[in-house]
Amino acid sequence: MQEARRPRSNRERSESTRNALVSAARALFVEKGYAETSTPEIAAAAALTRGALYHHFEDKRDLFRAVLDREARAVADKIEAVAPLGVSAIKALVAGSGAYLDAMTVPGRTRLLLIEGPAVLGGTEMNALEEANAARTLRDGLEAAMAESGEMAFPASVLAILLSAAFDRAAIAIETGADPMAFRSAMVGIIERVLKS
Amino acid sequence: MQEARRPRSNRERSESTRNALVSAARALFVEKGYAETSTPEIAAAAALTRGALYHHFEDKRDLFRAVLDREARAVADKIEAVAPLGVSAIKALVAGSGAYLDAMTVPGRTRLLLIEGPAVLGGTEMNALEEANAARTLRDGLEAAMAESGEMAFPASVLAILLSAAFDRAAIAIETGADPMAFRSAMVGIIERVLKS
DNA sequence: GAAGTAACATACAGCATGTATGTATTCCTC
DNA sequence: GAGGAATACATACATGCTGTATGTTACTTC
Repeated sequence: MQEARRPRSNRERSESTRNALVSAARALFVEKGYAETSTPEIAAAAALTRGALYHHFEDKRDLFRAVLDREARAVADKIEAVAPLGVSAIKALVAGSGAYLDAMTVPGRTRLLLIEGPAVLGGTEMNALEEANAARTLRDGLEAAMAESGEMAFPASVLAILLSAAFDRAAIAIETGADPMAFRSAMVGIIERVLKS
Repeated sequence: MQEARRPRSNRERSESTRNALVSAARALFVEKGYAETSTPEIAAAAALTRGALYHHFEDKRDLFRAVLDREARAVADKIEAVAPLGVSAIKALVAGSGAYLDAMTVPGRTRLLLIEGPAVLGGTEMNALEEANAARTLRDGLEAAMAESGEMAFPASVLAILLSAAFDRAAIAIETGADPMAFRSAMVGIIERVLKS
């Protein structure tokens, strides 16, 4: 029996090994946390060597960032996918909120994005990640809803930051085993009460 | 010139070096983060050796926990100090909220308690820390305020978790340079709107 | 004041990170 | 399509950190 070794383009090879590394890293980061996961472990889990890892990523932190990028993009996609057309701004906001909490139920996601991320990458880089994704969506939604209801009790930017924190904590609570409906309806209730005078 | 070497009791010695280690560690953890701070660095900053560190603490993580313990206790003390007597529950809640945000302006405190803490110690241990301190106070305050106003739109335990997250994020924003008053009044506004039907 | 214990300091083993170097494919160019 | 450049990896190495084991000095207790 002969080894079939069809040649693969460099691009294919790179993409494939990058994916293998990011996937293996994600699993280990979720299971043991960033600090307790070693690069030999990641390479072994991906059936590669550390050489490949350090060829494709600057360092361990850079690999972690790649994991988070993928994760944040997945969340943003889910939210955009439910963006309803032609309904009231508040309804759109509520729909988006549900989509966010749904997206965050993917196992490990809260740990990666909400716990390890801020500690490993720092606030600046994490803000950049969120700004490009969920944070901006939320702020825009709030601005629209506030304009619609005429009420502008607080600056939308401040409210977006505070509500986003509550969403994050709700996602953590839900993944930790709390009753999802309790937190979902509480978030909706808070938004309604804050927006309507 | 002769070295004055009055003998110190073992208890004095221990307390003194423990304090020196915790203080040195706090400064370095705040400046560079937990992972980037080495135990040789900490020992040197405290004018001691790693031997002393590992004599008084099980490991680096244990030392970090000691730092957080001190920090959380300081916050809890500040909050209890302003607990007003004989005013409405909502007013007490607002006073406590202000005290919390005040307490969190001590440099480095948000990083230690809100960023590094959850990542290093994990949710379980951090919950234990908070439960003994700010979290319980907030939940009790909410329960009292809800009972007072007759309105029980949400379970107090859920609301406490979500509001606490908003407070934390407000503290982070303020330390990062955001306008303190904007966040303080937003938090008060949210609480009022959520509690009053 | 002598034995015992606590408070450190020093020395060591193991492991992880990042880099430097080596090798095998793929790509590009003439 | 051949030879060189560049890319994709693997291997080897230097450095530094963590935790432990062992040694020494200061206090405590009887």
